[in-house]
Amino acid sequence: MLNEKTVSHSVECGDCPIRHRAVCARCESDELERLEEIKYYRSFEAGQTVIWSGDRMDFVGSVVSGIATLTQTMEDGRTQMVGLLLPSDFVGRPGRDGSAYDVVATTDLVMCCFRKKPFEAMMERTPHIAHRLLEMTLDELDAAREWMLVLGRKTAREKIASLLTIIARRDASLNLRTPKGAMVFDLPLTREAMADYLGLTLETVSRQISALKRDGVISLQGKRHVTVPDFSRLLEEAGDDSDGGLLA
Amino acid sequence: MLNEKTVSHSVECGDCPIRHRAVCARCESDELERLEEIKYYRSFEAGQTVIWSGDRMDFVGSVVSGIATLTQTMEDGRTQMVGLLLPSDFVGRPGRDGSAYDVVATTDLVMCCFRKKPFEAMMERTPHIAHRLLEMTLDELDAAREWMLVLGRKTAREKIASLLTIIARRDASLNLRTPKGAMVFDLPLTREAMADYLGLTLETVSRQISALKRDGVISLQGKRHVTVPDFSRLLEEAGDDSDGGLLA
DNA sequence: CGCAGAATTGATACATCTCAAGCTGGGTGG
DNA sequence: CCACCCAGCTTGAGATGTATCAATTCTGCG
Repeated sequence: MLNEKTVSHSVECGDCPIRHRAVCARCESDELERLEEIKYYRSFEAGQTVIWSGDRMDFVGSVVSGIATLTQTMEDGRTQMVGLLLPSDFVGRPGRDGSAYDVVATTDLVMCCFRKKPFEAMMERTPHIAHRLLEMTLDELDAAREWMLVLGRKTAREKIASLLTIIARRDASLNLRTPKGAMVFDLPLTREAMADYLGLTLETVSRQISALKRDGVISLQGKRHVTVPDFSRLLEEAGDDSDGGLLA
Repeated sequence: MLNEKTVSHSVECGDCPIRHRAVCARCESDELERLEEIKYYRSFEAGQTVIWSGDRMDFVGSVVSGIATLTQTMEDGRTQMVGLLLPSDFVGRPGRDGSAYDVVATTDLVMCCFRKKPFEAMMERTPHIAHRLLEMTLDELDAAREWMLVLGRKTAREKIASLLTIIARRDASLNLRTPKGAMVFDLPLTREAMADYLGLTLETVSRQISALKRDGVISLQGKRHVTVPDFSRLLEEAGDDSDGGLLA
């Protein structure tokens, strides 16, 4: 891992940007102190692989900033993204040695890591952590099932629209902007990564984005910067029933 | 719910067929005693809906015997199965009021239920339960991600073969037969249910099953009883890399 | 026996993939 | 400063896999 750096100067958990959403969200201050003792930061540059599928994984951790992807690959090269990791998301599975997926940094990435053994030991003694991890895992399971509907039953156009609503929502929730009127955000993924997420080819992704643009559902400034003039229109295109869900 | 019955005569947890695999697997005998106090059984006939998506759900529980499905439906009727619930699998989400999915019994079904409130309270006091539930949820998340690869990237033939390997494996693990030589099992799903699982139409499912039969990968006795003469051949057809995985 | 639900099979339509050719924009070296 | 280069992206034309629509054929059961 050529460009990985281990950041030495620790950030105080109290000042951590993901303090209230990560696996440590429920911890009391004394629990945080013990976590501080075993935590360390790692940084990755855009494009770097964090872990290869099948590799031994001796740590778990949280995404602090940046975006990473979880992907599976078949022998012949077909790949499917199975998770999109955003700030506060948890990486790794307590109680398992190897990684089941490739984890790749798609932007510059900072992670807050814990060696697996001490973390597992701490989980045993700290219900707040185990409880929060269960809650987060259940949320991920719901997201995965939502994605199964997208993969199994939606058209290419609906798939693209679905992905855009997800990114738009997440961006809105991070930046605390209410999604009334126009929404503006950047695509953190290449066309190819979108294709891997959606079970499409990159050409189809490109064509459907062009079509949504032509139909006035979105507009683009450059290749990555998106404006959505009418969010409910985008939701319709995604085939999502309820117009709401923004507060979920 | 016309034909639902609440079975009054309780079964002792010690004699329960899913004792060692369900959410209660790790419980000590005193913990089991407290669970006995709040548990009750419910039975459903094949075809009955256990819960509708969006309905208030005041219980959680485990499948004791039979098979149920978790499905999502779009406004226009497209449906995608997002989970297949087998004996010992857990239904419901602590900390959430409504069900996110339709739960349907595809065979006669017996569930061991707990009212949600008492169960949640018990989870707080009983790390063995919370811990086991986390473990089971992580397993389900892995299964969901595996399924995302099937839905997103596999061909119709590979999808059918993948489903058959899953059912064959599960059947082998329940019946403790080693899968050397021929494997024989029943399909617990209609062609339509398989189609909903795989993101296909029932016609395509039927055609691909016929094709696998024609090519000697499987043979059928009746519509539902399957013989697999060479399991590794089936794995090849599924596009799965490793030939193993039976012990997972 | 004959019906009804489940499954198979056929013919055709269509969405997406595949292969192939350009385009665009930002960075680099002469 | 310009020319080039390259990854990322767009667009086109044709091939292909799966869906759709429509008949039959099974199978179990009253």
